[in-house]
Amino acid sequence: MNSEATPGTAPVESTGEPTTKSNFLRDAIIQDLATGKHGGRVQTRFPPEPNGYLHIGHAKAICLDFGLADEFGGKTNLRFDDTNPTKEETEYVEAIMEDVRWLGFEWDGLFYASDYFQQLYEWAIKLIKDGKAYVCDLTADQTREYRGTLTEPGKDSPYRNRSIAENLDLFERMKNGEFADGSRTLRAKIDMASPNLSFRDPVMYRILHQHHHRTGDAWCIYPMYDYAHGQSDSIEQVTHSICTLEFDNNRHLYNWFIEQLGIFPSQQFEFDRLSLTYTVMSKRKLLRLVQEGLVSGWNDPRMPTLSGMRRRGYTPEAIRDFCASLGVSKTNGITQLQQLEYYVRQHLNKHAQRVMAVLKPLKVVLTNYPDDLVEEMEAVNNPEDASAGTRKIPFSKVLYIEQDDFREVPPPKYYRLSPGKEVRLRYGYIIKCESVVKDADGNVVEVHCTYDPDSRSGGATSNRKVKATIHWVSAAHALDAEVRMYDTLFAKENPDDVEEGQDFIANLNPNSLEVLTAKVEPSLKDAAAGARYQFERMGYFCVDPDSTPGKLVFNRTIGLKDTWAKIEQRAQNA
RNA sequence: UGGGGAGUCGCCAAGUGGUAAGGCAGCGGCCUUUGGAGCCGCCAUUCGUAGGUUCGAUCCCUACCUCCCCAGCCA
Repeated sequence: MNSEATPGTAPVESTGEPTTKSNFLRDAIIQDLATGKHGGRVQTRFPPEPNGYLHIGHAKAICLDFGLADEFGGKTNLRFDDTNPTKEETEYVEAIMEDVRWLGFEWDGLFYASDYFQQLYEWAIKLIKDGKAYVCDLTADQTREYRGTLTEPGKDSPYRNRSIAENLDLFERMKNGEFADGSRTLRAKIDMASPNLSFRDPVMYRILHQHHHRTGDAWCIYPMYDYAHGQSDSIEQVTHSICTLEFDNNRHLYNWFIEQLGIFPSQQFEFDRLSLTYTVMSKRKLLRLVQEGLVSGWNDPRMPTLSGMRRRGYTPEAIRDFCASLGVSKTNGITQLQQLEYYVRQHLNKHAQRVMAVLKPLKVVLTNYPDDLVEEMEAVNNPEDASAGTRKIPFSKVLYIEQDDFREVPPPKYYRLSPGKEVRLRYGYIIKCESVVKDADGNVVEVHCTYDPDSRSGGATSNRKVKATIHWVSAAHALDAEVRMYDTLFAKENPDDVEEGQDFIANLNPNSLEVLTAKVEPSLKDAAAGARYQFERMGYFCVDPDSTPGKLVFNRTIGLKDTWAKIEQRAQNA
């Protein structure tokens, strides 16, 4: 039912906004194309580190990397930045590939920074021979001390002027595993007094006797990001290397290595990373939520991960449209969650099949309806899409309606059912509340109504207007379903806004998950995992992978806009 | 404090010398057998602040203020 992009096909069936609005990155590319730079070629890359799952912030980068290349007929590689074996795992590379494809993109080349370890090693030897790199025996602590501070220049390492021969010998022995982790590093010889800290003889290689997810035990020295990233771009002939703002400081080093090596001049551009209200985006924090069991996993529907959003029922189209609606600038901003939700609703409204489900059931007995009669009511599957057709829903004497749709004492502007009042049952009849049945505590447990036989939907005499239409299910035919109602994972717009001594965990929303047992219409009997529906008047829901033929499980993707809730809220605040 | 980046409506964001686009949110109204969707309208005399240049400045100049990034052998 849902038109998800298939791996191998090009994106993008957008629902609205253009894929790439004008922005400074796009302008830079147009400029380069105009001047004939790189022979009019555009090539980008998406370079995730496989140390966690992709999140909505990555989606923005992916849409930019792939979208921009696609717009100008270029290529985009997926390259795993796997230079730190202590944090990277195969599980993550697989999850990342799945998520990129789910989002609707297919890479041209699939690479790993580790593919370039040998080349990087040879280039390091060249830099040593050129007198531009040296083996340093300082410990990590000493290296920090020698680096100086933001305002004071650093001091040269006592090992800075070793002979080329000694450096060559030592570096080879580092590679051969003769030295312990942390005992030595290979450093670029640049300028310990540079105001740009990344120029103060940056570490190029560290010793790590660690098994690597791809190279196994072939290496015990691993290149640092700054020594690997630009060269990897260069090797792949990337023309426009797009990354986030915090790498601005690294751009000079990126260029320095490329210049020293005299290799293809890839160019780095920085844009603002996406931040969203009510969530955290750092992989470190997301990892912690997972490891401490505060969520059910990386794909918990409350997580801002692509796998979490997928499970929640968000669509790739909605995420892409959201990303396209975002600005690309150098401002550090925080986008409101409502903007993402708008695009989720927009896409689901067009594509989700309507269905009736009562989340918090209240029994209704139609006192003047024949005891054993069952009528088949015809319902429209999607008013936004005539081709979706219609279906039949059983109607009978005993029904369930939403508890919220009945008030014994109706507040002002309340149009739904209350004693003596009428409402229409969607695709059914107009009913009138005659009396209520209460339990020992005085709670209304049953509502007795009469129905108007002339008001059957679609009938010749069905045009009588009533203030409201509510949804319902036939008690005898309804199916039970577990429904997981999600709210934001954090209670504050900015989860990091905490008291002294606390951290973001303190802002976890205790009500981010509420589990209900709902009554749903029988057509949902064989609903397949992943299928998305609109429960009329309630919101969008999708079938969770936990769902089985015997026990339906739905996740609430997002509620519908609720004007009544707003009116009532306002009345209470007044 | 040194270096780098940024400050335009509640949020995101165009515009970059000629008198403030758009989206989200919000607020009115229309329509409606989803209080959904849709449609219409409203929503910055003002562009961090203070000076200056100019016939004219958000766009140029000067100073100041605020925020973000950099002192991992993380990326």
